[in-house]
Amino acid sequence: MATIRDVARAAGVSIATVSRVYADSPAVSEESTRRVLSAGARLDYWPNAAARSLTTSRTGALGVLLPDIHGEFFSEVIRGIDQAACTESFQVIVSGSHAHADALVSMGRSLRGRVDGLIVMAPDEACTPAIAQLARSFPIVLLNCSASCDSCDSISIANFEGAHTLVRHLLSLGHRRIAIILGPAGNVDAEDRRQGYRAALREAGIEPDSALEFAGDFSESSGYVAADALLRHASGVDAVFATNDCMAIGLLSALQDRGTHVPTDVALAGFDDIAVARYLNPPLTTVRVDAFQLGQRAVSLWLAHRQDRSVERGPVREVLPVRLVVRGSCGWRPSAGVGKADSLRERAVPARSRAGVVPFGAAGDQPLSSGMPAP
Amino acid sequence: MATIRDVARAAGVSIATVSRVYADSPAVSEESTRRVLSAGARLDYWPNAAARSLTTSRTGALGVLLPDIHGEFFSEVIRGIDQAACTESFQVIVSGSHAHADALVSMGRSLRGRVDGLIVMAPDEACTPAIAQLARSFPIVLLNCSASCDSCDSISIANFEGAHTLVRHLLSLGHRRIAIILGPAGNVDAEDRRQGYRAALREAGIEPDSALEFAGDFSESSGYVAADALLRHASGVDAVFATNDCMAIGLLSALQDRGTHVPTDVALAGFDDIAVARYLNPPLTTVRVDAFQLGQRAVSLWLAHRQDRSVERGPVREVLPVRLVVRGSCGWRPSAGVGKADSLRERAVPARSRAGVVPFGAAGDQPLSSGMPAP
DNA sequence: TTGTAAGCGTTATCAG
DNA sequence: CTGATAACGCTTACAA
Repeated sequence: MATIRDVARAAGVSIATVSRVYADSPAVSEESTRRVLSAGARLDYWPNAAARSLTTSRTGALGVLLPDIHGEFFSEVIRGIDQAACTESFQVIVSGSHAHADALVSMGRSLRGRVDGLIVMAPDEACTPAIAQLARSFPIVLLNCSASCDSCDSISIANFEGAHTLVRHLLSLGHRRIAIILGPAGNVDAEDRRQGYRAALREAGIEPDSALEFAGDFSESSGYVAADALLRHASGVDAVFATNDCMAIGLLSALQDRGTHVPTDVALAGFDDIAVARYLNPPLTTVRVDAFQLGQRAVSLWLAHRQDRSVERGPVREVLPVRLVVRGSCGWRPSAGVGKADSLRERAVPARSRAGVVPFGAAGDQPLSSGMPAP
Repeated sequence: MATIRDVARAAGVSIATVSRVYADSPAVSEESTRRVLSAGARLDYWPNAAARSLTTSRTGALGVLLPDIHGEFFSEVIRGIDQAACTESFQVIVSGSHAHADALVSMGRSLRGRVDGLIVMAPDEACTPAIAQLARSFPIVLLNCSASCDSCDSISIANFEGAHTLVRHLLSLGHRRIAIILGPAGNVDAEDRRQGYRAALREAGIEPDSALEFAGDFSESSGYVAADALLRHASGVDAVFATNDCMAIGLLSALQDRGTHVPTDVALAGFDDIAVARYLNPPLTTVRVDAFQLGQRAVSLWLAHRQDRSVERGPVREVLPVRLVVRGSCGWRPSAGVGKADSLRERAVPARSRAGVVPFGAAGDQPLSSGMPAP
């Protein structure tokens, strides 16, 4: 592999000049530039990133630490990060499977000298000290983390508001006994959604009944399992709020297996609006989280942070808004609806059947995949 | 940030000793090791990756170039890559959006000194020269690429076999006039699927009719649009093979909007078995591609390649097998089935309703998300 | 077992 | 505008 010296020799200039040319430094004569570029192209030369970052102490890369890169949600987050990083000419180094605090720290270590900063997602509260440790070595943006570290910017989802809005919607449809399937213990998203649920009930004059709060862990199977407990307890439950869509899907399967009809016998709602949600039968009413944007914003936050690193300022905490998506699983029908600013209703007859071309005319719906999809 | 010199000073040893300790070099006394480690921990030291890779000319990182990281398929590929790389202590640098040959080359350039090799996915034939160029700088594994470069190992999907098996299945159900929705022009996956389709027809004594081959580009909307052409041409089409699931979904929507019932009026099948497929109504018969494993195998191939770099050998070409997944969209019913070794049938009454706990007892079905799913 | 010193491929400083 | 040359932080012969 050709080095800067080879090019310098071939072009008949010094290595400094070659360096200047490849750094777009202004003070190089046209003649030199031409000769360097020509020699560089001939030798297939390009500056070595490691050497460059050793002297500049900038890497042009951004590390991303995730607990697990399973499922659509994470894939969208990564896509958002990559897209935003790419437009700023940053490379992205991803790493999944960092549920443990130890893994988090050792991963961060091995990234030293390799990235200019980190975007960390660690929904488990146990990771807080690990993150604090990492924050001493890198500028960090926390993505939807329970850990709130003093020096870190963070971005999170409007979990409370989303759950609150969703439950109010259920109430507006006349549901009274509303159960909830909880997320994993210690998960801050899950907890915030629970709080939103409780708050909405209280505002409606209903005291939250802990007997209506069922265990879950965000997995599809936990939703399936919850059905038994739910039906055992069935004394008049008229709606269920599963704190994420995966559990809603599991629950839906279980209910159908047991001959319980949704939404006639019981209404069902989820959270996240993953791609499958609108294909379920009935289509799932849920809360849309724009995971792509979440990733994008995390990068923006990080870039902003490093811009005014000098300026002394408190940590920025951004909250990504969410949106209620009303579909059929809660019994809502066009004629029966109650006006609601922040809700998005998909028409019973989707716009596509009229437009004839646009498959996802129903406002807010996105195709499963755009651009070049899976082969 | 502490350097090796700081640690050496604090531990009262030379930098060489510190280096040896952090490289797990054997010839260091216990006493020195202890002091170095203690000083290192106190100073929060860890070797700088850039400096290290500059001297060793190894980076411990693997670059991944994808055309677009949209959709479940790619997310699973990345997950497979990350998982496999992680167990071998390799970092993964991903980069999406490289449809153009130019972007591919410039991306590869900027990765120089940053990665030890590349996994490249570029389904467009126009990228072949760009890949050849990259291959001069890096050991490369081609992922499902049209470009077959002499010096590159590659892994791809059994597109031909999958399509062939699927169409045979359709034939076995009595379908005769079988249409196909094609993928993007120049996409090798799409083309291979078409060939598999044609071959199966010919073997059944049916001459492929190009009037039954409809344009598409793997996007959901192209599937939707194809419905019109299809119905216009409807002279007895009894089955449609959409060359990927996204198009099948679009097509299904369109057919339902037009009052055409699947599978009664027309059978429908897809390719990929993305997560949504089994939630459609009717559940989609399709061909399962294990994207996770595809990613894993790509890494294995790459690791093997770099192991015996010295050994002279031709390029390894691996093909990932696929599997027919029979659901309801083609009119198959348990009683009517014809025995078939490589087909996987999901029971009309899923196993879960019997097991009572396992949500996806139906063999081969996977949950949407395991582990820690989307919040 | 340990230390010294020569790189690794760049960039940055400072004269010319 | 250009060219020496000293870092950057680490590994690795080679010596001791």
